[in-house]
Amino acid sequence: MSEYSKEEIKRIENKWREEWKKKQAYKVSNDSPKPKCYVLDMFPYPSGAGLHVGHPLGYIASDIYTRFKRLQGFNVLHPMGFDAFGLPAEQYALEHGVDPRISTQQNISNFKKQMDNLSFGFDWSREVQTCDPEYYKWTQWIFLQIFDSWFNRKNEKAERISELISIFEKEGNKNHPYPNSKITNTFSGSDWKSFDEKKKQEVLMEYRLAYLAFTDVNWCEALGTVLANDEVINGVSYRGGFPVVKRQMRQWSLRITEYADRLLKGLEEIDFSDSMKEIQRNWIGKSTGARITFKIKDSEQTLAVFTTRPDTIFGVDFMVVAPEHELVKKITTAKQQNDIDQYLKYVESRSEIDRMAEVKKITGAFTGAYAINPLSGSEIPIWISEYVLAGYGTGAIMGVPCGDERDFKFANHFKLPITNIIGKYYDGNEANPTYDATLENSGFLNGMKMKDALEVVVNKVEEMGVGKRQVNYKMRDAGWSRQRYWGEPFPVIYRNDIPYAMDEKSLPLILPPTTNFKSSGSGEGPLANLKDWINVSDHEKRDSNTMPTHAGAAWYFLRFMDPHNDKAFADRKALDYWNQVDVYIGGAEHAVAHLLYSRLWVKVLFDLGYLNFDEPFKKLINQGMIVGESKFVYREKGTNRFISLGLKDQHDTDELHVLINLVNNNELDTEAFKKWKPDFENAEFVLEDGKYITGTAIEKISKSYFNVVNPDDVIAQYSTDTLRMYEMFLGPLEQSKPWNTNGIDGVFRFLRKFWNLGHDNTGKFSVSDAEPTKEEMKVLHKTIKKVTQDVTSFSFNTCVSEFMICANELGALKCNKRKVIEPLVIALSPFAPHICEEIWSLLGHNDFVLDQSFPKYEEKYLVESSFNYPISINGKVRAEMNFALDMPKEDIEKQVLASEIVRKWTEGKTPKKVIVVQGRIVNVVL
RNA sequence: GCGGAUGUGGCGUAAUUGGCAGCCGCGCCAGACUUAGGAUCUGGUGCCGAAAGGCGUGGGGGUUCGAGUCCCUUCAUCCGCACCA
Repeated sequence: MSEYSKEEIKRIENKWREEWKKKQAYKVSNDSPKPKCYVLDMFPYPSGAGLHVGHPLGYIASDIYTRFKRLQGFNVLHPMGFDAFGLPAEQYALEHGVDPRISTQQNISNFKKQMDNLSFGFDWSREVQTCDPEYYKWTQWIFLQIFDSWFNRKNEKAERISELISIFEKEGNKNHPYPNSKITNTFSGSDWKSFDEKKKQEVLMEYRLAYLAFTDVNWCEALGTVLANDEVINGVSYRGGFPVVKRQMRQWSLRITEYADRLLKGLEEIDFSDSMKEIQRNWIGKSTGARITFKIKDSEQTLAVFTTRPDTIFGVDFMVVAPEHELVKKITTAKQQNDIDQYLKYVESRSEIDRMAEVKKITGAFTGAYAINPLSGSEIPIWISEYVLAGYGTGAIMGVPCGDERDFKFANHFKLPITNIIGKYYDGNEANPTYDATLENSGFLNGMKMKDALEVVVNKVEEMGVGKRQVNYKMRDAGWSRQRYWGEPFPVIYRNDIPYAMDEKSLPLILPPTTNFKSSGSGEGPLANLKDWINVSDHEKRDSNTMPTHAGAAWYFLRFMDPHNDKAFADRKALDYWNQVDVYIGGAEHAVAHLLYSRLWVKVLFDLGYLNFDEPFKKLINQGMIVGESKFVYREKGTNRFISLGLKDQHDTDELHVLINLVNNNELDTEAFKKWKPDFENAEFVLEDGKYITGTAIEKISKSYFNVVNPDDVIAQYSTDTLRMYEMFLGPLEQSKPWNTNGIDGVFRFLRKFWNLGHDNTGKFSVSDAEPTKEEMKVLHKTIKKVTQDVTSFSFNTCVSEFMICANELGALKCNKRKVIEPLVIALSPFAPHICEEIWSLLGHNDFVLDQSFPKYEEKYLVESSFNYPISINGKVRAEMNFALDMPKEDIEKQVLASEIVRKWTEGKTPKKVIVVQGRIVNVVL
């Protein structure tokens, strides 16, 4: 006697969980004749807070997809690991005086327990942790490959430094100028040979894809570390919200800018959402234009600008250079010195935050110097202003006020004259960035369309030797050093202040255990505290910084293919077999950093011949965030009286978050509330209709909002199968949605209905071996068809609906036929594996349902011989007529015309048109 | 400001991609069984209307025999970037 009761569910779910584990049902082999499929989740950072109901959304989806592909006969790799290095663990360790190794391991085991509770089919034998020396050995190794590479622009790929050296020996750098366009000097082969070791290494450093240089970094004093651009949001740190300032430091960087074009091109062949691709394009920020050099009047100096609109060169009324520009010192006239000094002082006084907050504020100062327009010969005043960024282009612009809004505002503010080169397109009130105007006041360009002038001007300045075509990117090289303890040490040794790669055989360079990793505050990393470790010998030093968390995450998907290999980061055969990740599921917040760095590392490894693919992820799915419902109570100021929502406006109240578990249907459990915190022990309540009604807001799920719902609690109440299906039922996977359990009973009822299909009304398992009816077969095959389509297209919410329809229809038909139930159990098993496994075994099978083949639908059960079609007359449905499905179009038309209803509406006349679409819908036009 | 997306019952959502709008679920209403229920089962449920019928996919316009779906325009919300020359 078995009923689908809570106790029974618990027994069933535990039983199968253990069974799967015992038989290693999820273990995947690298050696299989089956076609491969690689389904990957973004591995989590194991925070101390554990999982909330939002986390599993993506994992459930990937697990369903994995089980589905497996049933379809694929060898599916579906691994899981932990992104375990990082700042939060380090800070927690600092605050609580524990070793991050220990707290991280505790968090990981907690995560794994919660994940097991959801019965994800991960092959745990492949687990990786980025903080494991066996793992980061290879992170360091790949870093060294990048360090030992340069980007050959001629071949558009990374090549070994040794190849660069032989080029230098032969011909110097005339064919391979410095990647940094600010360094323009060239050297010959014999120059190169005459360089001493230090000089050679310095030159090479300018080419390496991982390089050490003084760079402007985002320094966060409070965290004592450097942050990447994407870790700074509106001038404050993404974690903690501390102020961030620019500072020059000697840092490791990855020369990702060399790959900008390949990263852009790669987007065309991968299946990411439009918005995701757009975010990446935006971040890379490619713009094409020209670099034009202006002579400076009465000076040896020149001023180079970058412009996307060389066609507007006759409209240049002023030049603006960034306040930090090196030319400012050299060209400022004595008369203007005071103005400039004052302005520089003002700029310096402004923090990054001020500057961002007051973007629209117009400021600036005149240097007193003039530039000479190379085409018109006119003299143009040179200004400085903070709206021109030192880091982009050349740090200087040509101001064309009639065509550029910012330039227009600048000219207006300082009352600079404005030259109109676009005739009626410019109205004097607003700049117009058109490309359509015919040029005026533009010398030899007069009468030319701007579109055409663009090329003409570029050719002209190239011919004159004062400019050239140039492509600029917003993206900067990626800062790769962190002044942190809890990360991968750099596998280099400094001799004579030059970093040399460590010998591969001595990897990993183990992160030394210590509790002394408080930031020195000097800008050196915490490892600098460990003198014995840092100073290898009198003349050999290690790097005191560590790599960012992105490092370990940039290649973990490769390690999963062969996680225990100690000879290579992964065996070539495994890499070739598993190849690209077929489906990658994770949050959209990793759009820029993680996804770009992963794509970069794979491209470098591809170029160096370690891989045969150069994009890691074929398809990306961004699951939406599940946000929480926070509940509020309203405390009258200065009292212990709590006012119900409807009455709060009559009092002066404070809004307080209240633990979500204490609220049911917006009604507060006042007794439980009193017990929640000692402060509320003596709380009094002002009720409405005898109830205390709480307020509601949709907010991020967070401990501090008391709105965390632990999946373990939901499972305890409803079962794992229910939670899995309910999270899918909630709405489209990619959409963000608030968590509430309003509909979860419906999913639970469905599972019971499904269970009852195979059980009689005494609760005994009973299926019939009789042949199913036509109607039953139709329900079955309709469901299989829909489920196959929905899972393939990740429409899991409609898929769950389809199962519900199926259960309703079969329930109504009282269908308990083995030939119907068996395929349905297999089809449902990706969603609700436990209940399906149990029914499968009740059906008398000794093998796992997850090893079966997914049923194929047959169209023959779905087609009907005739159909009732609605007949519309002038757009209104007036009748229904029955036609055979294979009836020719002409016959349908004849029948329609002959029908009484149509005659009545046409008053006997022949209608203008009879429309038959897809052999289905009929519309009669009078 | 630029870019991306979204807008459908009381609520979450669906619509074979241009073909009877509202599937499925929640909620609600009615009934059955009941120890009288926060259990289960059955039926109903877009809005207006007694009904016939009419109106309905953020608003306005258009294309079409036919529009939630396509085009133009406008509003609202969310996300990303934000002085990038």
